[in-house]
Amino acid sequence: MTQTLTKSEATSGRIIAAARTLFVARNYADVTTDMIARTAEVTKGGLYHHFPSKERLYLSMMLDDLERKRLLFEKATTSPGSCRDRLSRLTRDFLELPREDRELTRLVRRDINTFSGEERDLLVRAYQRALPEQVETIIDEGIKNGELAPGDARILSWSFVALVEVVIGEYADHVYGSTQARLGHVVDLFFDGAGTPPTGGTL
Amino acid sequence: MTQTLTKSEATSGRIIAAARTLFVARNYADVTTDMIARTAEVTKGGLYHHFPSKERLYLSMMLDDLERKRLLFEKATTSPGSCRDRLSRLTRDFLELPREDRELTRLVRRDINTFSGEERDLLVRAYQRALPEQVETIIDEGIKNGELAPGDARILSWSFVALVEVVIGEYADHVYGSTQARLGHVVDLFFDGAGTPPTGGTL
DNA sequence: GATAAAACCGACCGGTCAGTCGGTCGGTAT
DNA sequence: ATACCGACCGACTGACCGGTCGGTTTTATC
Repeated sequence: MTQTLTKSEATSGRIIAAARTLFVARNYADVTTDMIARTAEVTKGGLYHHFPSKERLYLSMMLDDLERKRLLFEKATTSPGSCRDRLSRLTRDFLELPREDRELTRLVRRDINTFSGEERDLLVRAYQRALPEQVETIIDEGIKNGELAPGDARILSWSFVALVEVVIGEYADHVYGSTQARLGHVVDLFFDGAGTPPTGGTL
Repeated sequence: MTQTLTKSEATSGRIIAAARTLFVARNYADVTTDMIARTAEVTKGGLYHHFPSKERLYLSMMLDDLERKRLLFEKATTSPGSCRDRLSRLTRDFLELPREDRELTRLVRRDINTFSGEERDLLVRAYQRALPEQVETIIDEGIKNGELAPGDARILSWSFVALVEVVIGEYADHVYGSTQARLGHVVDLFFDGAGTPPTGGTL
């Protein structure tokens, strides 16, 4: 029966959940395996029964999360509508995620220097597949069909992602009351810019 | 004589320089005081003769750097010309900095969780004074004189800074050959957006 | 060249933390 | 009942690292 979790799966799940919460709140180095274990209500021995190392635990948590995000954003990418519509949908999907899920996306940039070699690559690739590449696909099509001005799709996708990250910051919370307002800021700024038209304004 | 450094100043300078290079390359926790000392060609005892703690060393380095940047960007902020001209000048000044100086600006965001209390506040305030507040001042005036559409100046300034950070990344290096191209991307995208005009394109 | 202060050294300490390991316990198949 | 197994425990270890301190060298000053 798929709805019944084994004891092992339940414990692993608690450990992953504890790791998520703690790693979002503090740097990788400042979160101890003891803290994670206590939060998950197991001992350190129990934690190491399920995960071979602190790095692998972090990686498992991030990789799982990024794969779920990739699947979510893929729906927006492959949905019908204009480039602007699809970018809006993807951004809305992201903004409507619980806070912890949104914050997790920033962790990759913050903690990337902690890893090296294969583990670093895994993390970077999973992140790129989850978010920037989805945006890039949409933008690429937007350029091809003339909805967007010609340019490097990758740089544009990173620019777009950077703008999204701005409106999920702390200060933004007290400026924008709704997801809709945040969404408007990002999409309008990206497509239309912040400037007023140079030739004959409305005033 | 101002051109002659005392031994003490020379050594402090070497330590600061070593710290800069190492902290840019690795997380705060992954850089040991021993590494810094060896790179600066002193011993740990020598390092602690000049700085009271690892945190204070990091703080000294960042605060010095951010104050120099503030003075640099202030020139652009108070220079004559349109909002667009002054933002261009500020961005150009930033992009023409040596790589290490540019990367340092990103460290504040990366390492901010390492600190708490007064030290954290010092760091955040110095960063904001150095870059986002300069941009905000320019944008605020741009909104007042109609060059920019109405909006929250602070969110707009953070958006602008976020776009600048995109074009100093690794991938951007191989897309853009020149500072001028990077500058164009940021300023054009911010003012005009990436979209094509909806009413009667040029084709 | 005597003297004092500043600069510098490096062995050492105390604490922390990732990871280990021998062992316990509850379930389950035989 | 017995044998077995995966889950879990928690005391322990070994390495590392920030910071200290008594002592030595260099520099500045008269």
